[in-house]
Amino acid sequence: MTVPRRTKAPSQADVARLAGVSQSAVSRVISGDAATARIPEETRRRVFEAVRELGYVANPAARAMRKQRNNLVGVHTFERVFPHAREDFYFEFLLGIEERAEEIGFDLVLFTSTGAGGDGERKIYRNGTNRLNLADGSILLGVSTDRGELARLWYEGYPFVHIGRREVPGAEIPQIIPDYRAASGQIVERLAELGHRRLGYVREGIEMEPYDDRRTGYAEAVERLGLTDTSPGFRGTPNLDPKWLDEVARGGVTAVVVESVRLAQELRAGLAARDRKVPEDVSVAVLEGAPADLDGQWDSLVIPRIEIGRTAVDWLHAMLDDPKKRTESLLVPCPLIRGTTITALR
Amino acid sequence: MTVPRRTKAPSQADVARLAGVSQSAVSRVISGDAATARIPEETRRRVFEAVRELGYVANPAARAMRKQRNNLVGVHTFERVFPHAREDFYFEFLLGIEERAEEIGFDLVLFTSTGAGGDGERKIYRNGTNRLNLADGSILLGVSTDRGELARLWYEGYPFVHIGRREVPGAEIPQIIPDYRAASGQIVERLAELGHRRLGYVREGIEMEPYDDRRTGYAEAVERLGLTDTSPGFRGTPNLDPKWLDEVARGGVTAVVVESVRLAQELRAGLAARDRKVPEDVSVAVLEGAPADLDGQWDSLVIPRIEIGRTAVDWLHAMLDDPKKRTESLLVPCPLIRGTTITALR
DNA sequence: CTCCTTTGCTCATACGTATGAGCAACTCAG
DNA sequence: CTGAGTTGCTCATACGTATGAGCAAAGGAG
Repeated sequence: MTVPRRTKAPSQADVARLAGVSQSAVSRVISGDAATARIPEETRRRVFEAVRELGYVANPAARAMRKQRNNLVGVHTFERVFPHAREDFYFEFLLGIEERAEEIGFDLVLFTSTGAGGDGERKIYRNGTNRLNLADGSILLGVSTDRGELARLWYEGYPFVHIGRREVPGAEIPQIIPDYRAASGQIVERLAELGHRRLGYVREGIEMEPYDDRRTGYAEAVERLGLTDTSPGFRGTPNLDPKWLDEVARGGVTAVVVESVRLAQELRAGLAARDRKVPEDVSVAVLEGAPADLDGQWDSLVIPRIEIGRTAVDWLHAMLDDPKKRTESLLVPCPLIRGTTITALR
Repeated sequence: MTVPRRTKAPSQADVARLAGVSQSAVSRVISGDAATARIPEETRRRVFEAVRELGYVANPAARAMRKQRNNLVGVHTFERVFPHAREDFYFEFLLGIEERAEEIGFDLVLFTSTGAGGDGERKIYRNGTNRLNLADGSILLGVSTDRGELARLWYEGYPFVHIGRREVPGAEIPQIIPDYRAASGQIVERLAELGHRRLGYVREGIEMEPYDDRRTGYAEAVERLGLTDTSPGFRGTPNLDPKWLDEVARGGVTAVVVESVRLAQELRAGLAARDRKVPEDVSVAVLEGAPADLDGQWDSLVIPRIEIGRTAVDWLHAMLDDPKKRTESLLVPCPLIRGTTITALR
């Protein structure tokens, strides 16, 4: 009871044969060019009939070769996707990418190409070939992005966007970036509205591009609003300086902006040791996504990962039609979360 | 400081021109066919020189077209992947699929095709066309698999495997299935080794293919080892029958095999109400993945999801080269977990 | 100086799709 | 009943790569 089964995917030529027309007619019908090509309803029907019967679907390789469109969005991560999906890093980006791709009728290619070593680190270029070319354009993401490869990719003119900030000298990489600068500014504005005049800033020890944005946004807002920044940590030593904490406890600073939850917790502990409470004595805001904990919700910002994923798809989509866009980056607003760690100045 | 960017990637023809040879010579040098093709070292050097100078990379679309292979594995889920990835259903399968695909140099296409309704339910065939054809072959998974679509896909000869059991009349769907039958048999064997002679089986109310395998495995082993099955639930009423529980409590049954954790918990409660303890008075084994809880670890089996994902890729890979394999299914062994709910008969 | 073998390539073609150019048949105005 | 315009297609070709077939030149045997 084995049914005869085909062994090779049908081509337009097969469809054409069945429908009794030429291959080019089939192409025109399928690609919707029928109007310009003056194909009457009846012929179209026959062609679609044959398509259905044979289960024809366009060969992406051939289409990519001839056209410059596959309706495929590539996703390249510089590490494996799924082991990390659990942690929130890739997961929500992919969620947004999948959602939006589905909406605009694109499928997703997950590039899994590895480098030579089995260390899980991935490369775009493997023995000289760039597999991304199969997709119309790609979304790249990852913490360990290889800048050399990015530069080469950009130079070759391949359409792609990078999720997250990544500066590469000599190339203008299109990036989708959370607008930390604006968000930081807004937090300062809110503090100013609540009467705070003397602020502090606590920064992380490591240097990464996204922190620059936060610092710039903070500094600009402080300047613009005529406030005073009194933190040695801002331009000097990174972490929490005991002497400065003493000053905060004395009331020399009424609101502190910190770069991470970890630092915020340290700050709270340091103040508690000096008999000061958050937010009664000092308001605190956090410049990253800060989940609620036992002590309540930090006033903080949200990294809109899903939205970023969706935006990346749209941005890439726009780039495909307009090569001029291939050097433009995009900022995605970061919503603020109202928490319980900021109050009005007494 | 904008660098001049190429619009078009260089082809083998460009390389050939620069190296002063023909396109086919370039192809042979690059594809390593040079030995057979008798190209001397000097010419090869010139070609590679030109390749370097132009930054040539092979066009994967063209290569795929010529080779009739895209090196793409499709993944189609009948529901959205990512929202579900969190829950363990898809997640570990995908993990295995990605791992293995990476190892054998295949990329993944995630099909995002939706059906008509925006209800998140997905279809393979959209307005009559089969989008899967884009990939060389596909792995299908999902709880709400549409049997009609499976049958059609199979009939069309498209290479695919289904993860999990799914019987479709008239089609021999290649499936990757956890070997519940063998695992159930092994559990019975273990009980027999520990001295148990009178067993019971508690089954779920719903009927699904995977349960058939468990029941068969149990029944076969009981028969083979000359044991006695005394459960009304096995062929009669599904759940836990109070009268039968009384009999178990009386000692008429010393070991019980149940289909789910939920039933195992009910069983334990029912026995506790009759002053009997697990495993002191009655041994209990569970025929599904049963995480450890406060009361310890169930003797149970593991559904090797990662391994299944990996196997699915390999199986599909083999099918691509050998069409005869397109009707064969594969069993993946289920390891047993030693827990604290089985002991030797006193 | 023949004839044969080996070397070092080139030629031609196929893969499946998209598209500019063009052709035959028909319609309709004059 | 002629000429122009429209309709409904087909023809031919290009895209970039891989590969079987084949050809010219060089080298060697006799």
